[in-house]
Amino acid sequence: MKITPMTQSLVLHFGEMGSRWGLNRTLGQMYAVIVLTEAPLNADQISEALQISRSNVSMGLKELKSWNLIKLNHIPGDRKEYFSAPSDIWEIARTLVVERRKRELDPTLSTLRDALMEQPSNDSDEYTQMRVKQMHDLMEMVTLWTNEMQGMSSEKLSALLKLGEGISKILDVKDKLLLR
Amino acid sequence: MKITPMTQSLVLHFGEMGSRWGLNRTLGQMYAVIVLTEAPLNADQISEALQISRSNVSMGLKELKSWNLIKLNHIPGDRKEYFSAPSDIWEIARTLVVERRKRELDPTLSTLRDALMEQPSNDSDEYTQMRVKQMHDLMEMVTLWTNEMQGMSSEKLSALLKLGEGISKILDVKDKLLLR
DNA sequence: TACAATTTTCACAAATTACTGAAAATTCAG
DNA sequence: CTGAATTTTCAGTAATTTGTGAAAATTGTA
Repeated sequence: MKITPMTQSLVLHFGEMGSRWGLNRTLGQMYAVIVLTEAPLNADQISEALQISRSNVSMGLKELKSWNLIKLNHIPGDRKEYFSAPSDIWEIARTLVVERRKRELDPTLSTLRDALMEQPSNDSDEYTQMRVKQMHDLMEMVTLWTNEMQGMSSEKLSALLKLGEGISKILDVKDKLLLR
Repeated sequence: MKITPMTQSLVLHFGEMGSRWGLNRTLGQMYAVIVLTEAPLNADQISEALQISRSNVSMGLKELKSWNLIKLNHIPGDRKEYFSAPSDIWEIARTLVVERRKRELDPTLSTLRDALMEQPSNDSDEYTQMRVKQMHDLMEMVTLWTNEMQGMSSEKLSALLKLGEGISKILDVKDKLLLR
């Protein structure tokens, strides 16, 4: 599959960013080309567009599946599998946040809980547990938020994010509001 | 410096997670031991606690500084530099969010802007630009939010996060509220 | 059911990233 | 200013991660 210079440069950029986003270069490039192309793509097209081996594409797709980032399509009369990204960008964002939380927070939350169950052996451990408790509580709140986010419609999520500085004002008067 | 088994296991865990957090193993371990220890630590203590070379600690500290994650302390009569983490866990979280945004979003935002300035060469580019616009707008909103967050007190931030499911209710009536 | 098309797996190779010790640079007390 | 203490740099090496081709497994149709 040929790729326009515009897509090409975006793909390269997302490749660079891929590693910072918890994916890796190839995964970033693959997802970029899938998101930026209107028609669903099959593995050979991706392989050709990015100049990477077919097997690498297969492994990449496997991982993108595990992130719930791609949809599987079929074209009548064609045995190949075609992949596309959700058309709603908010859905992608929501998925990304939730999946990152699973990978970045959940394991730690469980480790922190374990540490809180332990008996502190001295003052030093006592301080450590205090900090662990702080981290734990914070991460738990973030988890609640991302769960909340998961259930929100794109419209609502967009409205929330658009609030911008409004959020401060709202917080100031939230008590009145919720006591209605 | 000796390290209790409790700290030890937490340090190991944060090492594992380090790479998922955009740091790396050593950086994760280093920050864990700094955060979990009450007294500020010097480079030799960190080196000994984690069993890594002095030069590795030096490079790690340099990076933690670039993340604004550590505070520099001095002990009277001692020429060594001592490092500690902010005592307020919310401050750490705020810094982490802002610094990650700098690294993960800002460069992309600028690339997306560039792509939007280009003249689409065909229908395919037109679709691509449409998606780029969606991503751009979303990321810009996130940026506004993190800026907002940066200026919020820990108390306010904590209150916001505690809202949890309340946020949905608030959104439903925000218009009334903001028209006060 | 047979077999060609397609996808997946995996051992090895290539590329990237992280770590070390030695040397250079910096800092500061006297 | 001197020099010992301390920190930083950096070239080389070690460890980890990523990518490939060939072979195995799976799929779907005739």
